[in-house]
Amino acid sequence: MMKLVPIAPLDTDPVPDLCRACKARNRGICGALNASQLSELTRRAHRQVVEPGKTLLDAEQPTSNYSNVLAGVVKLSKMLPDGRQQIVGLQFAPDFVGRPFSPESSLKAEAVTSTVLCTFPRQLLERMISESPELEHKLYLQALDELDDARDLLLTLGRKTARERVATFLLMIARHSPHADGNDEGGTGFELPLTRAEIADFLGLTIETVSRQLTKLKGSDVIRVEQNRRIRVPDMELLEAETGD
Amino acid sequence: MMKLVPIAPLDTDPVPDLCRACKARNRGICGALNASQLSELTRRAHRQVVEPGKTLLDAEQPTSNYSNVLAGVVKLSKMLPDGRQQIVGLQFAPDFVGRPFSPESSLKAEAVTSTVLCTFPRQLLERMISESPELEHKLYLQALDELDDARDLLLTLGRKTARERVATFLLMIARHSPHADGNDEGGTGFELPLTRAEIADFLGLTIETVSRQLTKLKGSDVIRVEQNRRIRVPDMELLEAETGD
DNA sequence: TTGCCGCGTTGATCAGGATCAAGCCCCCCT
DNA sequence: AGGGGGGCTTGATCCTGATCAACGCGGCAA
Repeated sequence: MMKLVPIAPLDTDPVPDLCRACKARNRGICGALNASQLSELTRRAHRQVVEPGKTLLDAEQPTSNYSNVLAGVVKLSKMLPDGRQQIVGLQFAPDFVGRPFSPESSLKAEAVTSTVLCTFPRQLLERMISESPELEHKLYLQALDELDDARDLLLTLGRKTARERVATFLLMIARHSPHADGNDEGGTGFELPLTRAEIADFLGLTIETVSRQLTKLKGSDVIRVEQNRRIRVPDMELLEAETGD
Repeated sequence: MMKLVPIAPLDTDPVPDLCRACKARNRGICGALNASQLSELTRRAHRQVVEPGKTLLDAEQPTSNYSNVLAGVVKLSKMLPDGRQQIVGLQFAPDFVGRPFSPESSLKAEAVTSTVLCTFPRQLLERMISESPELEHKLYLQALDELDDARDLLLTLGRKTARERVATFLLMIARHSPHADGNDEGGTGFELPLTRAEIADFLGLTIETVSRQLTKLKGSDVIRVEQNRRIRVPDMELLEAETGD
């Protein structure tokens, strides 16, 4: 079930406003907007809470909306005609999701977890970009970061073993985890936002291989699996040593 | 042996000037510069002809120069500590090579073929970016294109078979070939800019597998191997059908 | 001429991960 | 309580691509 609520104007919003938080922390696209742009965005954007599986962008049909991730995780994936699938990127708050200057994006964006989004019309964004070099600069920086991420993943898919891939993935999630608890009860704990099937699609493996490698990492005392989705890493350096880099 | 010659001022250059051609065709970074920026770039940039293997950017040492590819092919690669290597991108003319806003790039850029470059100081570029939104826009567009390329390659590495990978690669090269001759003597012919080892590093395969798959594609009459590096594709649609997408 | 080296091919064998198959656990629905 | 489905694990077997090894070819230097 998806909720669509206009984002309250900045000055009058009675509840903690994620978008304002974004602006204050200079994150997301809001961070790059001037007062009048921000007020226009605030009027025309919607705060959206979507459940896992909800599609934000689709390679097939043109989408007229872009989003900023305010909380949660979004996956970007590509599919072959015969159904084989590859996740080519994960977006965390406060990433921007969209492909400016191109009518259709060739990839699908889908909520992985329950996700809070700030959604706005594509054309509004593109107009704002043309008005605001600072906004474009911000988006450029994010694109460069995504490029770095994609290329790291290329190295992982092209040259790492299954065990190294899984370790690399766990490390990445650990580093993105907001509340990766410190060293209470030994080590760092975090929640996996993806199912095993999604991890497999991200790492270019099968679900069985992912499962087996997790079991083996557990056997080597690199990780503990507290629940299916809850992982604990007693010693982060041990995990890093498993990534191959 | 590398040659370093200042780029001649636009109006006085007696020989065909690749940089001017760039500007005229609105390609490369020159296409986005105003007259005074262009003249400064012309003064401070160097036209460089480098041989295969020459390193332009290195993950290890900080480089103070960026380049535009004017002719030839440049590979971007990442390496694991144990020596495993992955090519994460290929740059063709008139691509920009460099990673603005980040002191070191985590990847290595190396000439694949004999290559003509327009090379200029990193700091000059970054200053020009700050002065010229149009330049940044151009670079942003290239970054988005590179991101699309990287994600296509992710799908290839994560989910395609060896045969599909090789076919995908051949198709990509065919499409980038400037003088892919039409249908004289049947089909399209082109030159592979990469060695078998480089193709393997690009596709996440071994050299032997690449060789075998080429042999098999030849056996299926999808390609003809005229010399080691010279390929002919009798029917492009047959090749496309082999790529998996 | 000889020898060597870089590049590519081909063959034989190996092994890592895919595939096929079964079963567990948990939750939800009836 | 029963049934079903999604998510996950584990076992057995298969197969694609890696590895190991040998060889051909062409260029080049001694």
